[in-house]
Amino acid sequence: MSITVYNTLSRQKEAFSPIETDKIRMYCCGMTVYDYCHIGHARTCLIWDVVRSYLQWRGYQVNYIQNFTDIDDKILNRARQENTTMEAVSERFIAAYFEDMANLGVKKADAYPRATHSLDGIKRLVYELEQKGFAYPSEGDVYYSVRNFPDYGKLSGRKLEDLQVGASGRVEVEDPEAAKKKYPFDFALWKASKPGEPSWESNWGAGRPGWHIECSAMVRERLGETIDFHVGGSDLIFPHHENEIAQSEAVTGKPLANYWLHNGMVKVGGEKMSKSLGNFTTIRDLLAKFEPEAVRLFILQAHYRKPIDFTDEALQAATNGWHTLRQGLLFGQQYGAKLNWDKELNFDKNIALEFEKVVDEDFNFSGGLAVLFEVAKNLIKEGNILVHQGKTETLSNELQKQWQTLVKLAEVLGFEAKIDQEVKISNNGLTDEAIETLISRRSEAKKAKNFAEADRIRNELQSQGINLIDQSGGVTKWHRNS
RNA sequence: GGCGACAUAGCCAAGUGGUAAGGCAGAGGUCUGCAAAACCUUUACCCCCAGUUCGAAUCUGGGUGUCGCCUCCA
Repeated sequence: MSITVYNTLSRQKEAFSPIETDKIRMYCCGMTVYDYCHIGHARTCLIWDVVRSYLQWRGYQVNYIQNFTDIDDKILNRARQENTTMEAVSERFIAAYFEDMANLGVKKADAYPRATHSLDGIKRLVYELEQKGFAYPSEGDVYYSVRNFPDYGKLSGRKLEDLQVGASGRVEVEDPEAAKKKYPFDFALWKASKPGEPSWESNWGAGRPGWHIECSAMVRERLGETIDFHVGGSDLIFPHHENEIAQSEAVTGKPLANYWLHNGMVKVGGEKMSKSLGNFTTIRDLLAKFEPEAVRLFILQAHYRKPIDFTDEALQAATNGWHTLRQGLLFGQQYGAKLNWDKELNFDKNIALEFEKVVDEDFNFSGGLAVLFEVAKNLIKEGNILVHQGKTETLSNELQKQWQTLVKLAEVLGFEAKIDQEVKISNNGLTDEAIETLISRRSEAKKAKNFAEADRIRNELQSQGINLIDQSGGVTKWHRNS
């Protein structure tokens, strides 16, 4: 069994084959840190984190790198507005990023290189591009000459002629750099600094790197000339990733990445969520209203390449779904002791294989979740049978295997459930005898049609964490809410 | 204008040639004042029209609609 992935470069699903047998090099284009992260960032970070986790589950050792763009006009603008430095702004939002991701349950990448820490590599790349005839200096800037790179457009499926037709009348008018370029679609590798802006010394004078070059430099420095997965939001395909390919491959003559994977956009009200449209919700605002696991479930229930529409209704539905899954995950903690489970780890291979079979197909987490839900629902059912009838339908060790497999697979997807401590403590208040006494008192009240009293007793027990279940024949069962 | 993707139930969503997973919501039942849990049952002309095939949600062609990229974007 092997993993297949949809490669943006070939526009089809391909069997995945790593460069090294059991190691994977993976790079994700991160954020420009000039503001709080929004839900779109959440989707990107979450989905690729889960992909990394799945690859680890499949036995690969993954080196996962995600960058921060901390040199950029937007950061500079923000610094000016707030009368501070670019560095201060980016530090602040990098810290906020880590907070948000921790709250979302997104695990850390292996390293977070920043543009400001990668200047040597960047300058070296620009220099090499210049030496090889792919770059030219112009008034203190340095530009990449796209016409010298025959493969330009191979990722996004564009031809230079097409770009010209579509963009004519727009690029030339609005682009202040147009006069310095030999060709409209050449892009900046290095920009001469303006007065008061942060700058670094270079062969071409004081300046700062362009946006795309940092990723080429960081990938090369951290992961090598060719990597397995290069991932990011689909809005980065053009021009960002196209330009990365042009920069890196012109220098090395080797593919930058074997597989280019892109996640779909987050939409709100049918429209793309973006900074420029101003229709974004920050992760902070979202997590004030919904549980992180609900957000995770919502994101993982759609295939990563499809656009998703964030609505309160959808998040509410996901919250309910998460509660179902959580109940299944709590099964062992609630009933394991009662079922005399030992500590042995024992997986249900059939479930795990079914999960793998589905998810191996281009990271179909939605299909994988269906497998988990079926197991969770069965455990919930068995839990109820146990509470109400004192036995289970399935053999205890079978249930243990199912539960352990569920917990493990859920963990791969980033879900974990913990018993609420408060409920546990409140349970210690009443003895079984006291509860039985109250129940018989309630039964008498019921017989006397004194329903107000009956409900009062129900509520009193409820508040102590005791659930009553009225069954046929006037029998009332009860169990603790742990 | 160019490039690309998508269209499956009330909502969300998997499924890429063998007769429609799963989640949420709804209805009915086990059921008995209220309440809760669980289980069972139930809810799909797979956007339209042609074609290929024994067989199509799935492949091909043509429509229609929605969205993304082409400017900073995750």
